[in-house]
Amino acid sequence: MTDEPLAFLPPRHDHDACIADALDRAERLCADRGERLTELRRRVLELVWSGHAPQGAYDILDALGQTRGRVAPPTVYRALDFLQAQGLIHRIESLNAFIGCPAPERRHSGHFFICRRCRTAAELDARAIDRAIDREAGRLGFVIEQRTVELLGLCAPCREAEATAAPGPTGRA
Amino acid sequence: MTDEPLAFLPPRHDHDACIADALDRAERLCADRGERLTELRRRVLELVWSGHAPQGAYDILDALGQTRGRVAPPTVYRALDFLQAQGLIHRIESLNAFIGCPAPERRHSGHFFICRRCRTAAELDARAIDRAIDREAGRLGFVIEQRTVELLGLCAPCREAEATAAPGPTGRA
DNA sequence: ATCAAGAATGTTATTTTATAACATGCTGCC
DNA sequence: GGCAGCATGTTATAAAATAACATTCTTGAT
Ligand SMILES: [Zn+2]
Ligand SMILES: [Zn+2]
Ligand SMILES: [Zn+2]
Ligand SMILES: [Zn+2]
Repeated sequence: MTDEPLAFLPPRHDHDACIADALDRAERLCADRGERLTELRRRVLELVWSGHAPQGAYDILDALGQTRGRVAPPTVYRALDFLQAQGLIHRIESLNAFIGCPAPERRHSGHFFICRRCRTAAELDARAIDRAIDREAGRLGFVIEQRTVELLGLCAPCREAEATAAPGPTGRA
Repeated sequence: MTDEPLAFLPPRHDHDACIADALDRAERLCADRGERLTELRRRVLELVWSGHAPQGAYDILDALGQTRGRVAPPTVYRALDFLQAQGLIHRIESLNAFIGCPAPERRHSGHFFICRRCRTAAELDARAIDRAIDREAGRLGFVIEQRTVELLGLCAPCREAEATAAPGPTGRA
């Protein structure tokens, strides 16, 4: 198993390898499950993986439109629904957008750290967060069916970049 | 200070008291801050507090339309923006809806447990969850600016109700 | 090969959610 | 009273998602 790190990747990595790996694993995963990763679904998955930033449905729709002739929203949404059902992508609720899952083999809901500056999103597998949530749910007698944990802010490189650009606390206008 | 419990309330409680309390505190809080809780904003807050279920912007718009003549979306969205800026309401990203905050005096982002059956949402102040998230953020060097923690599922009463209605695992079709 | 059933995609229209841009009105200060 | 700033009204549009129905593709049975 490839075991992608589930964290922020260096900004200049071999992203073609990310895409190829994601598509390969999707193929295998769907084959194993007897699901059909059609040309369209595969292409939509590829577009979701075009970067490590969440992609809006209409971004994907536009990109699809480049290669295929005019595409209508349901085409994209149905593909996204399928990919989500298979755990190949996650929906980022606070952005109305979708991002590829680096670990689709095991069903889970991720914890997303999303940089508002470079728009990179990192999916973490932080058991401690889920445990803390589960403990509260237990106290309430609440049965969790769907988790949404999304943290927006600044990643380390972008924090430094902003610190450099903006005047520090000692700086005077 | 009233110290509302920040959890699921009994289904049949004195909700008029909830509303009155929320409005009173909002008045005081805005007065203290030199902000203007206008008639419109007050009314929108009241409508958000019409229950313990998150309300959509257009639900509120429709309700407003009952008393005042035709109201346009910006009217409602602007009021919601203000209330959110003052911490009087929270936005539930996964539902595109808004809910009153039971503890607006201290700025925070809540943890929401939302029942898909009765639509009741409970805001918890679970430090342990934030700590677990903070620890991961620290490891990443990520600076969190906005938190979204929303758990959808079944509250205890609704879980029992569904268990009764549906056939158990021993039941045969 | 033919057919039928179900799955996937195409197509058209509409709904739901949210914002842009500009006009008008209110409030407090001088 | 006039003005500055904030709040609201108004019109139009953008952005995100879905409903409903038509067509095509796949697969397996005959
Ligand atoms: Zn990559
Ligand atoms: Zn960044
Ligand atoms: Zn109440
Ligand atoms: Zn419930």
